[in-house]
Amino acid sequence: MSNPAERAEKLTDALRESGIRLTRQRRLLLDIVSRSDDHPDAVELHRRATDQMPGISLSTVYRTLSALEEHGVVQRHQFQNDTARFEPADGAHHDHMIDLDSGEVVEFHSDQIERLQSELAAEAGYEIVAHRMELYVRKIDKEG
Amino acid sequence: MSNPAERAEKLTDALRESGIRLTRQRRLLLDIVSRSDDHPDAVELHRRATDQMPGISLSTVYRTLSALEEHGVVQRHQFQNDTARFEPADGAHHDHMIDLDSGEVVEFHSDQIERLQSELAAEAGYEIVAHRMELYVRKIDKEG
DNA sequence: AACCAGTTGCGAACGATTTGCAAGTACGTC
DNA sequence: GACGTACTTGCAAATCGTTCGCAACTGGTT
Repeated sequence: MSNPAERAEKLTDALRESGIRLTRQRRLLLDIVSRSDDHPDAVELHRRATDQMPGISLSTVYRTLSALEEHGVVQRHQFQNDTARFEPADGAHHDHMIDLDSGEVVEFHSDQIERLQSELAAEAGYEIVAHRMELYVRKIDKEG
Repeated sequence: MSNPAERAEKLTDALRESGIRLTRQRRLLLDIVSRSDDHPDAVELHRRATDQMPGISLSTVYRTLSALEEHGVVQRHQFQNDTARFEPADGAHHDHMIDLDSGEVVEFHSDQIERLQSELAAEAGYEIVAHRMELYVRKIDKEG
């Protein structure tokens, strides 16, 4: 865990080490993604990037996000009936609850569930390579 | 639980009651889906349907699957980086393990996990409307 | 300052799925 | 059993998020 500034810096360092070329576009997007905590999609990130770099293209945003994902500094999530959303990948693993009314995404984690998942996989003769768990939820006692 | 024939019949009855018009195409697809236990996608279902009804169109397959889904007799799953896959919806709720090597889909269920999910949602002030849990797995001690 | 492989912006391509429309059909009514 | 009409179909075109080809550009190394 770290604040957005540290976070962006750490990620930049990680990238520099990995040999990826650091263009203005990549620096900008890295900065924007690492400061975001709302799981934006590519179009939203493009919108935010455009404020600071008017000519940046959507293709570049997509390509950069893929590159950042490959380098492990960004994570991509494909929620139900929705565009791909992105978040910085520096924190601990977690899953998501998606508020069906507001679209808001809440992160959560349960060691207990993960343990059970591994046990179930093992029983079936498998080991887990990756998993995905999403809860599509609605506020209890919602007032309009 | 039921064998494929009973299963298809039950589903047909359910549909008749719900007022949906039973065309040849729908009957055929209903039959094919309810006999399938391998989570086929729309194109595969279209391929299978074509054997018995050469002119059936892919649009009809898509439209029919949506209709059957709306009527609760078919379930759609969108696994990672893949086309939508379908299965009959007459059994009990379950989740999926996807074998990354073979593409095979294994069904599983855990009351314990579901209980934990509900608790976690409740703690955050939410109730679960739907959820999705997928384990992307690989065989343990796989021999080539 | 020069080099050049990696990157960008643009527009076109992609692939799964949906849609508009004219022709066809299920099924309640006579 | 034929009729009428709203619902369905097949076809082709549209959609939409995302990827790709390509010529122009640029990090970062020499």
